[in-house]
Amino acid sequence: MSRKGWIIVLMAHRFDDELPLLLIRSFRTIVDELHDHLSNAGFGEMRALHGFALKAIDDEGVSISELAWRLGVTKQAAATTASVMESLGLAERHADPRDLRVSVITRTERANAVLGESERFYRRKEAQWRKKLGDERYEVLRECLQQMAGTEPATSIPGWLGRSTRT
Amino acid sequence: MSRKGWIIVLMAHRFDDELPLLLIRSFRTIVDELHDHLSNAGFGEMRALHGFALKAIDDEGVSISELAWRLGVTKQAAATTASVMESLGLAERHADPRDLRVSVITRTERANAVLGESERFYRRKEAQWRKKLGDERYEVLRECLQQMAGTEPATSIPGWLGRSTRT
DNA sequence: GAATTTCGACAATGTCATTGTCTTTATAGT
DNA sequence: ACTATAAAGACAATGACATTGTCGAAATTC
Repeated sequence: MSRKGWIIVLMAHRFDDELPLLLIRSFRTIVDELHDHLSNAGFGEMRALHGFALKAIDDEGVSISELAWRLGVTKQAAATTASVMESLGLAERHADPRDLRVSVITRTERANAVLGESERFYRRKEAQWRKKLGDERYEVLRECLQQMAGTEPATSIPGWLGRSTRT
Repeated sequence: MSRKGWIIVLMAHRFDDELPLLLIRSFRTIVDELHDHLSNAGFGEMRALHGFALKAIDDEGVSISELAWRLGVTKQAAATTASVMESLGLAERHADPRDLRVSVITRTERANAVLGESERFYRRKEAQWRKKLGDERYEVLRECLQQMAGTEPATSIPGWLGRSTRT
């Protein structure tokens, strides 16, 4: 327990009630729950980053450059992520006969299993929210978020927070 | 431009429309705007991390341990953050006469200026949202987020995403 | 066919976190 | 009071994820 636990209470509305904080804490809560779920389903080694990346790889596969573009990171970062996912058995690298420079990244069966498990989790979660918040309010939530979300890609966050130069 | 730009469009609803993505993208959009604003106001060296930390330092100052607890990170991480903020002229370290082990971290005038600028920005931003979304819908948004946010502290995100062991 | 662009790789670096170990100081139990 | 325990914070090593710069090979453009 905190040496001055009461301070938390006193400053709660200042510190914890601002919209950005609510957004990031909601995000974190959801993703934590998802990863607990995945862990129980036998995918304990999944990282949040891999989830982002997995969804950026479509059925026909993507090039490293395309992956980088979708994730909003550099090609080098995307290549590293692809390698890690490859070593985790989540992605595979193939040559592209039509362009010898590109290596096409595809999902493995295991990756599809992770995505399926995630989708199941989200469907169940959405049902819970609808029940808890009410259908109408849930729709309002989604619509408001869509308006606030802007057009930025779903950039991987660590590097964004850590980045020293802003664009 | 992307080699296969159309794929983005095709998968847009799959990839960009899930609630977690909406949350993180909204968060990112807001924080980006804030930092643009701070940059124009002469605080270009501010990092998102420092914003988290600044709000965790109250008027009387906090110890490293308390700071760590509030941010949801290790004491070592909090100490490093405090040092960085000290070198940026945002925080100061004082001895605590009542306990020689603790060093009390306080905000500087510069830090207060940053917080003031942030608050001005958020107030203006909130007014924009209320106007754009409607007062009632905005309130629904806040209430829903508060219910989804859970009780986790406002953990700094890079380490959370990068963490290999889940608790 | 030559100039340019694109793809992906390598190397070096930066930011933010973790764990483990250690010293110093404070507190609790007998 | 005296010992045992715990808490505060520092140091060192490591890990995850990103960046920039450079470079060679393959494709495209003129």
